Amino acid sequence: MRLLVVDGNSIVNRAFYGIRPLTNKEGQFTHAIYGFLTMLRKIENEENPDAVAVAFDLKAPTFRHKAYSGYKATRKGMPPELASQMPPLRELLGLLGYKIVTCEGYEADDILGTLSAACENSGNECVIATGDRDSLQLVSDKTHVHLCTNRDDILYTPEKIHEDYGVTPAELIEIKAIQGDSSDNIPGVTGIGPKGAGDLIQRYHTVQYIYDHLDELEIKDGVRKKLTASKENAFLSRMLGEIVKDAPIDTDISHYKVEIRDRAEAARYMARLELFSIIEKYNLGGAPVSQEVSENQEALEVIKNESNILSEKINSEHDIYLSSEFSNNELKSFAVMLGGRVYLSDDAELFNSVLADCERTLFTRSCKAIFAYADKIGISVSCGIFDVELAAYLLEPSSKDYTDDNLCAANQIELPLCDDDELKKYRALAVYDRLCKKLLDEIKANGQEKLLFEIEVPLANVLAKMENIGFAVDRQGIADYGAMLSAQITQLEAEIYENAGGKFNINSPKQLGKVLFEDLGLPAKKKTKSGYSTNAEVLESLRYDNPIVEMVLQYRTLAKLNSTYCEGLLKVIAEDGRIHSSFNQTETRTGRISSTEPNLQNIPVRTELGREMRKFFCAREGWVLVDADYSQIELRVLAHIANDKNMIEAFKNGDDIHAITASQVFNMPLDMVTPAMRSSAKAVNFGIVYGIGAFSLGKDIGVSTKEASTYIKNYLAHYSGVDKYMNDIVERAKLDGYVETMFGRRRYLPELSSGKHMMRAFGERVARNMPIQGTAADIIKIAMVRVDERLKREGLEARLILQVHDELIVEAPQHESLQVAMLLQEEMENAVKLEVPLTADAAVGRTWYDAKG
DNA sequence: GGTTTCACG
DNA sequence: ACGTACGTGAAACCA
Repeated sequence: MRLLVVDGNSIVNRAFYGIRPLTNKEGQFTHAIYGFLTMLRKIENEENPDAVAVAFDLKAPTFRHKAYSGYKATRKGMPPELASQMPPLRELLGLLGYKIVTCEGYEADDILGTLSAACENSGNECVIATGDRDSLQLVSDKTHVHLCTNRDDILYTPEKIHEDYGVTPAELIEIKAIQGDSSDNIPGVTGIGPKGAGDLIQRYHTVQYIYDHLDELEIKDGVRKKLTASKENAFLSRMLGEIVKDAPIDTDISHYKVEIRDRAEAARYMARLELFSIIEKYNLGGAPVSQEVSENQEALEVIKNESNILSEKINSEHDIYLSSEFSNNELKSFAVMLGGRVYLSDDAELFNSVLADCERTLFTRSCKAIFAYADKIGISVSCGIFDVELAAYLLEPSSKDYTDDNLCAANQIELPLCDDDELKKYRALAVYDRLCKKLLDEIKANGQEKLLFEIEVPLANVLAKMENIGFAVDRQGIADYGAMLSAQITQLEAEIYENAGGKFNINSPKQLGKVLFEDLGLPAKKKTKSGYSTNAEVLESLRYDNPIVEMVLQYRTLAKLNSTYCEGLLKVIAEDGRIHSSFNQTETRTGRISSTEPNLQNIPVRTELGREMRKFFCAREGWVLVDADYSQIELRVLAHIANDKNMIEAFKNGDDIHAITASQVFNMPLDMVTPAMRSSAKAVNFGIVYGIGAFSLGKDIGVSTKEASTYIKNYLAHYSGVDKYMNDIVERAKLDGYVETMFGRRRYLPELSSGKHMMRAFGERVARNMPIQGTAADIIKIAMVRVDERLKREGLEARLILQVHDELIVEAPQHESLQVAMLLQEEMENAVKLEVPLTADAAVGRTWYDAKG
């Protein structure tokens, strides 16, 4: 038998501090639970134990905490965010069949010691899983320690201990007796640290021997003095440091076999905590759950292919709940839930009539796909739509996915039983009435109805059409450009190899790091988790140290353009010669949309070489592109939200905001501001929007942190409304637990109650930034919906084809271009009324390159 | 699957 | 003492 003994407190601490805070809807923190179970599962897979014991300290463990530096170290209990996770964790471990071991008057360490000794005495094996090194003294041939670290786990055997410490496991107790351990209140010998202690024990093995032969030892007099002075403490420490092996606990290993008590209950409990990935890790998601829950659950009732019945019923008074599946804009099948019954069909005509004729609200999911289908076959959907995915996104934009199963689980709605894999995907439809009602109630409670029904749902329709239309590209142009890049890349490769003294993979940061910083001896500036950093910032600082650096920089630029843009884009050109990106509406935590397969929101523009790419994005024959972008939309939003008199005034006057900022930050008259000063001030403006830190600002504009902090101080002194906003919003976020945009889009910020300074600081920056970035996102979404409506209303053929956060691109017939440019600018500028004017600049051209101002 | 790098707003 | 600005997606390497 092989027993795994888990040091519960140690692992849970590691999980708590190592993972960013997570909460479920109810505000219950879950990251320590999540981390604990993930780590436990991983360890079980690696160690294959026959039984598992999880040891906990009986009292909440205490840890030393320097509340304020300079003040005395205070003992403080677990932070409440962790303490609140302990009862659910223990409950869950019980449900999963793990035995929890605690013992009055003994620490978790003592339980580890006792169980490992019990294993050895009964001829069994033991693995101790822990995050701290205290239990390494227990290692033997039969007992191994699986040490969990921030990086790879380490398995300690007696050999590994010898390799790392040069002593036997038992001698670790002796080292600790001399070295001491402040976190465990073990005094040790004053003045001797890890190095000295290790050295002494390697030579003399025990504390007893050292003191018995103190006068004969070949050691420095200073060391002898220190040993003499702390003799009592040394023996006391020797005693304190040895882990107890006779705690009064159950030592019959067979009693620790893991027997899961109630899979369904465990799954439900995890679902309530919203730990869905753990449900999968423990294989609780499948049929067994349904079977055991069956008492309260009804089986899914499906009525197949009865179009007549369905079309009759659909006009009755019931709400319509619809689930549909498409592939390449073709209908595969759909299901409608009416009065608790699910009707399954693939009758496209019936489906189309539902879309075209429905006069009530359609409750559904993924409405963008429905809009795309409707657009393709030329019907318009005019009924109201409630989309569970969009609703759930507005309620919790930080979630990873919004599958029906997850949404039902998170809202404590049980799914009906279903054995048929084909029908399973329609399982949730049977309970959609409850799910939709719950989500809609929350949307109403949050004041997000307008956001959902007047912005997101109509936007889904616009995005669907943008995806269908796509963006025309010059395939040959991209191919030729790629060939040109390839030729240059080949040449650069050869030169780099020559300078490096051999071939290597330039794309491998690891190999490149070795060549630059070891073979060529260039100074390494920064490290990453896995080695030297070789990013552009580092390389640029080494530019003049060795000609190879410049070549690598050039190589990187060209390789990126070639692989991501030339090769990447060629792969996704559709048969119609156009690129149909997907626009994801539920991805970002701020409310922006994202673009994938391909990402058309990061086509190069900042360098001339990269910008060339945009010459291959063009309008169809006889048409043109109309491009319009907002001018400094985020700063204008900031001026409005913060109600900053000076900034509002500047925008009202149409002043150059970066120049004005420069004159304030550098304390200069406006006409003395140089281009360099203006550029620095621009960085300050950006920094403010991002939540600013003096260090990063300084790095960005190449001044000292101190100087940067002066700039920020001057900035906030002049824009005092901004200063107040930045403080107030963080305070409010801490009270409310979330921040929101002008239009009620929310983002919850569990980070703000993290015990980790870094994490909290991040939460504060996000609290400052999200309302700004998110409001700007709301505004351009409103503009998109209006532009789309207006193009249609004015009977124009022109259509929106792309959005890049503050920029819209319309493809228009040549003769419509002027009208479209006017309309686009007008709708963008008037999307909302702010205390400052919004300005958008429009331009027309054959290609994206030409149409962008 | 995680890490690093780099493209965009 | 520690790491350092907000939000994304794709390609390549590597374990």
